[in-house]
Amino acid sequence: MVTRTAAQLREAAREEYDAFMATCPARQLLDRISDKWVSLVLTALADGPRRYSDLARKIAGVSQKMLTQTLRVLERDGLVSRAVTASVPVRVDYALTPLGRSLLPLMGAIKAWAEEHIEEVVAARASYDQRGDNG
Amino acid sequence: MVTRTAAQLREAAREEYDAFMATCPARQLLDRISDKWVSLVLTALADGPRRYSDLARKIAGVSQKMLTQTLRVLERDGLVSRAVTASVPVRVDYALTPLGRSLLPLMGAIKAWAEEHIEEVVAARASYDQRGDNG
DNA sequence: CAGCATCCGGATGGATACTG
DNA sequence: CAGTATCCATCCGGATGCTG
Repeated sequence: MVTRTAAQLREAAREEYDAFMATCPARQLLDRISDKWVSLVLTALADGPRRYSDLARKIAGVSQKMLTQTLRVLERDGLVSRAVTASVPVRVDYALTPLGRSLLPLMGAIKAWAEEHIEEVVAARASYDQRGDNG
Repeated sequence: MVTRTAAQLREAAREEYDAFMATCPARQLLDRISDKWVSLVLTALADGPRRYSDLARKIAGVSQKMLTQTLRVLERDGLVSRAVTASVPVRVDYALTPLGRSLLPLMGAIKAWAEEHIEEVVAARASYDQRGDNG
């Protein structure tokens, strides 16, 4: 039997863990909705379909690379639908699917907890930082 | 009046947006709980206090740098408490605060949505990938 | 209009070595 | 035991230029 260092054991554990992560539903969901742009795209689509350029304008500050990438991922996951109209110039509309729409209440719950408790968090941070300042 | 390029306009918008993000409660919460290790630490502490080394063992795969960093952030946000016992060797216990505990139902809701809908998502991905394969 | 391909700088996070 | 400090590879995401 081989002797393994703590580092090797941890590495093995992390590989196992990564494999687990890759199939953990909650983990996948968190990875999705926590993406910087995902929540904004979802929100932007909450009240109806929008064209690509609409989204780019509404979500000011997003690069077109990230907007496209975000929309692709959401489309792949079945949360957003993509409809191409072959006119000149091309027109592409994005909309929430029922699955994507079912996510909105959860986003609402997150927003609700955040708004309800943010002051406690801010206070905790201030307290923590002040303790640190003193020594 | 200056003429600004689209890139400059987007940059300005992103700065504004970043400032907004920094104070957006929901955004802050998402950033917190979506952290790779945060949900694991929270879960590990759900059924009672644990020592540092307990956590390191229970959350196999975490480096001690990330474990410490995660605990510090959670402590700063008032979600986790840290109790040092000045014995030899030193003993440090971590526990959920009431605030941290109040987060558990939300984590549960996330888990619930994920488990309820993951099959739809997986199916959507398979469908999307197959369409891509063909052309 | 709605993208894709490429390049590149900064942040993220793991490994390692050291400390009270 | 419970960390801190440092180094470094990797990845993420923005800018830019080009296309159907």
